[in-house]
Amino acid sequence: MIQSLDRGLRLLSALRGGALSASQAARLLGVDPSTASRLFATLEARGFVEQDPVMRHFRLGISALQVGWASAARFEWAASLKAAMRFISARCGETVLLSAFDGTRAVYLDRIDGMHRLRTTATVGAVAPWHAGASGKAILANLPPPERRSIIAGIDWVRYTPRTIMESEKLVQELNVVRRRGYAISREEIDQGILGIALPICGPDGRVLGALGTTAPLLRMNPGARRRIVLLIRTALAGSQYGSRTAEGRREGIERTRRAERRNAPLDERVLFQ
Amino acid sequence: MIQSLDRGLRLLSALRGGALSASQAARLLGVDPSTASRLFATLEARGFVEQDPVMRHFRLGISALQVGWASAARFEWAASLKAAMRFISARCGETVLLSAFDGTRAVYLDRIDGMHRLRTTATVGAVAPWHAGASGKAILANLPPPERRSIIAGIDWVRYTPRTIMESEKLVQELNVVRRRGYAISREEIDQGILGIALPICGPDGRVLGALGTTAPLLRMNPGARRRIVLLIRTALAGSQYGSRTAEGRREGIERTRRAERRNAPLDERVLFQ
DNA sequence: CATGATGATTGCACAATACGCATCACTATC
DNA sequence: GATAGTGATGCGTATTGTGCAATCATCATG
Repeated sequence: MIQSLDRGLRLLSALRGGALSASQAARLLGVDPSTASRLFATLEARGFVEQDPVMRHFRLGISALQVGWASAARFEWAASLKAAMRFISARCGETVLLSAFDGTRAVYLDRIDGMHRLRTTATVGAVAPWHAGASGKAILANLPPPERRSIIAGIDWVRYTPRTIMESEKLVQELNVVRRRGYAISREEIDQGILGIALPICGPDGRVLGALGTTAPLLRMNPGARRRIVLLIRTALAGSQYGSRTAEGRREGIERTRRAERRNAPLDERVLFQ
Repeated sequence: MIQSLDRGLRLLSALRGGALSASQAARLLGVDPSTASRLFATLEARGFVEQDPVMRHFRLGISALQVGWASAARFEWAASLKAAMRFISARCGETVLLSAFDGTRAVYLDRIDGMHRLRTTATVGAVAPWHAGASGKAILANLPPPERRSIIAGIDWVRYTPRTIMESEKLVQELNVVRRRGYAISREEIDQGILGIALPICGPDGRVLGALGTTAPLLRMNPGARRRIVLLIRTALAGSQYGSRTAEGRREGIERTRRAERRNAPLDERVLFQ
């Protein structure tokens, strides 16, 4: 492991939390301010950070943005699901969350915040746990068995709440349920008082790409509301060709969505101009 | 400048073009393959790259994505302009382009591709030139004079086409026109056969945040079409509170947009479910 | 199936290089 | 106007990153 590169990368990650001065960075890394200054100079030369001319703070720069965009290109399919996210958001008003499977982890890629005063939040870019939360379970349940086993074997069993699943046997059982009924529910598995619902997103070849779901306060999520939301997500996914594993399933889903579209006029003009 | 960090950052930037193997990276940097391997190991340890387990190639990883997202947070206002972009796209079908001013450069932040068969493309993340193209001119024309002068003094006068502006006097004249009429036009200044139109995006304090515009084949952009598009962009901007520099101007613009909304029903259902 | 070639990775020795210390320049605060 | 805090630079040193060589793995070719 190369020390100076490692320090530079740690600085980049630290800058996610906001701008840093050279001395702050030095304290953070445990190095001399001069070293931090030099690290910043190199990062700046390559455009990864920019210095505020007046405050002399350093913040993330254009290159960071460009590299991030390029990195997101791998999840190009997610862009076409923005429509489905808006579809869901406009109809239930809850926070909509899109996560992607990158081969090892599940990452929150995008979200639309809910419209209710009491609403949940989530961090785009964060890594979703496998053993808690609807998104992780929805993805994991639909992975090929060998991949699933190897992921379960590597889980870091952090306890978030009293309801977090803590044993691999219980998780395997839960995943079977998730696979059978087609969606995952997390009742306070990560955060107290919050219920998440997620459906897997399937690519044209049937492989799981990620998960699409909602999070909402538990008290709004009675069984009827849950059923409505599952239907809503399923409809939205079907309309964007990512719902089903089979081609005819997708065709049928699209038709179903179009009919639904015609029946329910958009709830309000926010859908038109939002 | 720190050598190893610099090499790591160059690798990150190079990975924007796609995955690289260790030996490819070594050739690219002009170093020993072992050095490239070690650089990748460090980048991987911090999550900035991931190794394809079978191909052994390295590609950008989660941390790159996270840093990119954090970097984009600086342009939070841009998210609320996505609606205006869709508004424009749905009504004229041309490629819509959003660029942001970061204090030094103008960067293409987002785009919606046109719906016509013959359409223009643009790279999100690229830096827009100041002396050519509608976006750069729209921003530059509305910056405070001292800032504008210092930017013009630092322009790298690259010639893209025969119509590229190549002298600072001509640019200053053009910027005066842009400021007076409120929008910028680039007729084949960057690409042959392409005409760009852009309006400045103004923050609540009246400062220029970026530019919103379209690019389209010259042959579709007759004077009438141009006028329609300028009106369209102005309407969209007014509806999203970023059109005018004054508060009453914004209020009035929003009203105007609402009326326009009611008159013109959405062109087709793509607007509803897109 | 053997052989050769290409590429990824690891030990090791050496010197290039990045680090810390001291210094200077600058700003803000009292 | 004095002082404290911060950012940047020069310099000697030894830490550290580098290239070379060797090893292992993989794949194509005879």
